[in-house]
Amino acid sequence: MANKPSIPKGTRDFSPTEMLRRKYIFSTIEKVFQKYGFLPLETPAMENLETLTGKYGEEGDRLIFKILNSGDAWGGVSEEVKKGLATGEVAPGKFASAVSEKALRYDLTVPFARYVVQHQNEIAFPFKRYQIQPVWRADRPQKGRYREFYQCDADVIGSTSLLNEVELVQLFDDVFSALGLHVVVKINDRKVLSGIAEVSGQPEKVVDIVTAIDKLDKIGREKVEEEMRAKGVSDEAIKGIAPLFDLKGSWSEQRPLLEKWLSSSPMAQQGLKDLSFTFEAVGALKSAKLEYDPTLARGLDYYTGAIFEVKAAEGTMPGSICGGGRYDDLTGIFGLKNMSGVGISFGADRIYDVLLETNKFPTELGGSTKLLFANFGEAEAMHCLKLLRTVREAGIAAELYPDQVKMAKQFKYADDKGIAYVAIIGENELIQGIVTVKDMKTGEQKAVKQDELISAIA
RNA sequence: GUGGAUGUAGCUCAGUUGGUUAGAGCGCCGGAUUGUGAUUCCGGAGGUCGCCGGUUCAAGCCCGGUCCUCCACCCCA
Repeated sequence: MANKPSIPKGTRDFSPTEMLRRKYIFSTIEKVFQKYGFLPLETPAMENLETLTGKYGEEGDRLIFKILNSGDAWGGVSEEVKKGLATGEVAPGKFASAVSEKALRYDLTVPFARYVVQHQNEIAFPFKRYQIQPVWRADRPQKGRYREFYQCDADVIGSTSLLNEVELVQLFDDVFSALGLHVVVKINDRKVLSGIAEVSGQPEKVVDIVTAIDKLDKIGREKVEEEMRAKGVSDEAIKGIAPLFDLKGSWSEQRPLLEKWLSSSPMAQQGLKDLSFTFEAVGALKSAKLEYDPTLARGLDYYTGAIFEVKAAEGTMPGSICGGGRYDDLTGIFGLKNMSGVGISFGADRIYDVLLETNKFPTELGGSTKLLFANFGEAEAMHCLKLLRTVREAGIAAELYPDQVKMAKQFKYADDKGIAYVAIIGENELIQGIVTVKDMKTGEQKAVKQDELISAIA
């Protein structure tokens, strides 16, 4: 089986059953996005390489899929680079940019920022857009981690109002109510985290402190402190951060402690004020629980204000199923200053896994045939064709078995495809003007008049 | 990118210290039943043992390489 076809590492086929479920997730999210006033946007699968490089950090650059220039890519390489490659003076990474000027998109946020800058004069701000498209990463695949996967993003750009944060929390709640899943929405504010770094005496170490704290629930307090020490955070500063680990309870319980502890940092005070506003304004939620998580940090360093993460309250999925946050200067790298935005992203693949595990997918997902006409031969089939039309006009998904084969095979087809009813019109039924309808679930069979067919299977 | 495990039929897996013709269950196809699926009975097809090389009289089994999948790390959705 050496010639057995296959697909690239980390990519997947989606079977019809999987696609019906995926579309159910996507369309649920999309409907809610639209209900909140977000408009659809699509950008190309590939961007200019220079649009993407340098936006995701050093690690990120390595994970960008680059596209080889068409034509004679090698011919476009300068003699200098060719020589350098041979001697090892030119790194392979440098060579890549010599033969590649396009790359597959790595996320939806950077192409969105590019779009906003490029079309700034046509856009009405605040601009609310959603985008549901695949992205590609040259990462090593693992369970729940692929080289091609979908992101479902919604962002508001050009507004600093905290009402946006409030609405996004409500949007999370709406989506997971529609999907019937209980979740915990965790929230924090980067300003508070910066304040903690400030109070500890090493404000320049925010990023290192934050990424270490982010791992708290995974590796424990000791290892977090160890990592901070390894990154050059002083023992004194680590001591200064210590109160964070003892924080417990609800937001209203934690808030006074934080205010006291971080009283010397105006930035932290602002963050706490913002969080309070969000907690108050969000109001009652249906399926989600909003929780303050002082250790929620999120890796991406472009976040500047609120940060979100959603975890399933059911099932065994350990990681987050959604994320998001506010960024003050996403478009600055493309030359448009003072554009604050806040956005969220749904991890469709992980949501799929959770819904499957917890058995939350509706049993009947639109798209599957409800009624199959068995094929008894040319005359009967022609007759069925007419009935088929009226059934379909009534909005019922129906099909006629195209070949005249033995009944067992046709029934098996209906069974395999999960079709609820089979209409049998053989010689007898044709003469009498009736239809024998079989319920595939119960196995019951009854004869009805032709014009009663629709009500018989409704 | 680092470290580890795995790969045998469409799927899930057996396969003895290296020894003739590599097995099972499920699925698939045909028949029992020329107007009835899911249940029953009978029969059948399907494998270059991931790929390449090495050791050996002899390799699914031992050795090396390579690819895939999985796990941990890094990072992330």
